[in-house]
Amino acid sequence: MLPEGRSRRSGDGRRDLTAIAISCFARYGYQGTSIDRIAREAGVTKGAIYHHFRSKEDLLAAAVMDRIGEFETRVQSACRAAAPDESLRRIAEVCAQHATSEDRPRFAIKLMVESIETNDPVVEEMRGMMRRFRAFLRNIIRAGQDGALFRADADADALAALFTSAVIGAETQFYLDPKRFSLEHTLETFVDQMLDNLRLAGAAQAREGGAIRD
Amino acid sequence: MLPEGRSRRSGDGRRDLTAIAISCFARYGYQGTSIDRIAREAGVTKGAIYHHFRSKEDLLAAAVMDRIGEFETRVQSACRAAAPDESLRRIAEVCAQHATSEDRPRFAIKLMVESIETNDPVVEEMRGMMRRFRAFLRNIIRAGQDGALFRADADADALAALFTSAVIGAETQFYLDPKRFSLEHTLETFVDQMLDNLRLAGAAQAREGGAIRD
Amino acid sequence: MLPEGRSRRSGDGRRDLTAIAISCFARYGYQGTSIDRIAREAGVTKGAIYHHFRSKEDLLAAAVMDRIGEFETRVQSACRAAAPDESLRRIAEVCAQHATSEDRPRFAIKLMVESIETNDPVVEEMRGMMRRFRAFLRNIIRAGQDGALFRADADADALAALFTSAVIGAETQFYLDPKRFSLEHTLETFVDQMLDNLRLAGAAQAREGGAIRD
Amino acid sequence: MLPEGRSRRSGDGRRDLTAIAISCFARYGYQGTSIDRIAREAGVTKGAIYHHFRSKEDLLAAAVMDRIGEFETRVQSACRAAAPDESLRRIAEVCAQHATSEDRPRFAIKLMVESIETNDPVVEEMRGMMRRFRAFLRNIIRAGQDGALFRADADADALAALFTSAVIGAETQFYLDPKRFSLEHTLETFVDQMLDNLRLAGAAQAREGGAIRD
DNA sequence: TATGAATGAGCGTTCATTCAT
DNA sequence: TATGAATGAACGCTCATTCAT
Repeated sequence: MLPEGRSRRSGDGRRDLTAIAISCFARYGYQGTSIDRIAREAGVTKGAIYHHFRSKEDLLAAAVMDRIGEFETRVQSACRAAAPDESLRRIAEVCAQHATSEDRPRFAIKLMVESIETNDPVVEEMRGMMRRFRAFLRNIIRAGQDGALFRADADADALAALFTSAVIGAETQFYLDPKRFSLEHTLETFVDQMLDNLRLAGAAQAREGGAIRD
Repeated sequence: MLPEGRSRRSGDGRRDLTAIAISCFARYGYQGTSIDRIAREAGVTKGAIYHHFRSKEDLLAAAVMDRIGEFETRVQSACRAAAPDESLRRIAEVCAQHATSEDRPRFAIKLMVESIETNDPVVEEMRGMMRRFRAFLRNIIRAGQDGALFRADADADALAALFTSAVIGAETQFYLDPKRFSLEHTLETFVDQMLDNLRLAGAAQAREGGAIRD
Repeated sequence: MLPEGRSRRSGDGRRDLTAIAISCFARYGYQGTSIDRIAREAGVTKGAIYHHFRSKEDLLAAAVMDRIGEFETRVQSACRAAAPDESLRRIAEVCAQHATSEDRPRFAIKLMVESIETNDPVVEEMRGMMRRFRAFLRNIIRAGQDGALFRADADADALAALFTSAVIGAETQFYLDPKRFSLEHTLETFVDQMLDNLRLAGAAQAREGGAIRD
Repeated sequence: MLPEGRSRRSGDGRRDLTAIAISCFARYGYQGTSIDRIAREAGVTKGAIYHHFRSKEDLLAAAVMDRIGEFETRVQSACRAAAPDESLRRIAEVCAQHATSEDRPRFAIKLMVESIETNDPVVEEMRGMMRRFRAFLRNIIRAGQDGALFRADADADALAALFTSAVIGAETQFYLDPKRFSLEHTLETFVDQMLDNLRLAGAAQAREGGAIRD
């Protein structure tokens, strides 16, 4: 009779369940989320979940894929047609928004940390995403070097790893202590610092007022 | 008869159990570690654990206090009698060593992330440690500013938050993908970058031009 | 295939489990009955019990409600259309039967005594039942007084409390020492004595003066 | 140094522990009382208890013996040199006092009911006490019959059983619902009723001041 | 006479999963 | 497509008991 009794139902059971699972995993972690809880929040029975997913891990995998895809799409579209320095700035902004948005936060951090030291296929997925993210950043930096915007002697790999570190570490601190930790300000500070160091002498000298460096 | 039948036993049951619990929590997280597993690794029965600790949470609290104390001691003693810039460099080194040492790693990261969004007293403990760490870093930076070593217009609070972010984020990536992520190099890159930006023009030149340093 | 594999199964899992729980609680008390035992006697696993009841206390509550309802129904229907003196006699008989029947006995006594000094909602339920039972008896006595069958100066409240005491105390002794304690004879003696004292002089003399009775 | 650090210590460890055990068993029942609790309330360790008693059951036996002895002494001394009717009245008073006194109540009722259907030697003890109590009452009634104070055709055995029932049932209700059940009044009502029925016609009239009653 | 560490069995409960309908 | 009954293993925890000191 009533096609919509509960909340968050779209008619595509699998998709709805994935969304609710993401929300639960983000809040309680993978181990802290029971199939029962997901079923309850979705307004269905446990059996329905096992109709759509072979196991809890399978549901997790679907959730992780969904989020990774969405994150990568957002990052890429944020950089479209932007100069390298502007791209770095925008990526930091996207990460900050992503972390403070209503229903997404914590998912990646929680899952990434929780799956450390396990061998699930889902860990491989997350490792892959991190590698792709670092490679993406590195390519931006290299593009800046190729375009004579950034110093040619900078270690693009190390800077990409560092950028990623700043994002992850700032997110983590923000989740732990949101009242005392400013995620945006921290990432802004980071990008400023990195660009200061990356930009060619002319720009750098302008700011530092000095001559010789490198 | 045999004072040492199993592994890792020192005669102080409570202390041994705390050490083993830390090791388990670091590997599998709090929820992922069963009391049974700790008991098995310690070579005792579950009952023995409950003889020393009132609950699993109590054991966790003991483990957290132990590690926090040890970490803070190491950081402080690494900075003793060092100049501000050298202090920052040494703290990064301590963090890298701490993260790659045999039986300690992952504990703080795992627990910090896992306890996000809960209200256990242990979370408060971790929040406190993070705040103290940031305050410690900020004071070092301010000391550098007061001693005319660092630029006076730098935002010490933001830089302290950023330093902490870099450490946490680099640790996290290292744990997830140790073969492809160089923790030491990332943190070294970070400290170089930060000191470059912090140091006054004259000092920076002095250092990189060679000679005087230390 | 086989609709009836084990013992005492009706197809209504919840109802069956309640019946078996009553039987166990009656024999071993609440604390003395493990969920495992109930499951074993029901021929299911513990999990099945937790599918139907949220907790052991919930199962107890269901059991208590079931018995209270059944007892009150029996008492009321035994009194239907009977004169007050006859009602008292019949209630005593119902209590005696109730106490000596195959699968019911001891449940109320065990639970009542065991739950003394606790504050569970189930205790409130039992207190309520006792109060209702005493009120029911008191109303019967008052009806006898109103109908000039019983002495008007008798304390109906005290006699109702006393009647209840005799039933409970006789049941208790019977359960402890069934070979040496005659439940029926004790309650019969009690009702005789009470009616002797309650009945108006004329009626009493008729009985004791000999003749008619029997 | 300090021979008396805690509460309730007399120097006789076994006796102290018995007293505390009685208090615990009375409050929580046998199954509901852990050795740990008794030890804690006594201010000693569990080992100390096992030094004095071979097992929990052994401790229970000691507690039961202690209470039975004390109760029987009180009942007997209450009847010393009293006429049969007065004896019955005093026994009811002793029972009421016993049940409402500070540290004794509930013990007998709790244990008696809890041990129903078990075969512990302690049950035999309680059965024995109940039998002796009924025999004691029966002998008092017979003495009244022999002294022409009570009707010769009364069933002394049944009346003794009934007296005991009233006491146990009134105690039970009182413990369950002390605010709404008057133990003293109920037992007084009972003794009045029983003596009214027992006393010879002449005596009864003598007591109530004559013939006319109602 | 007492302690305190430790055991081992058991308890109430949770949970991922299966399956007949 | 979904339900709901049921399983079985594991979990955090309790407790009577033992034993070296």
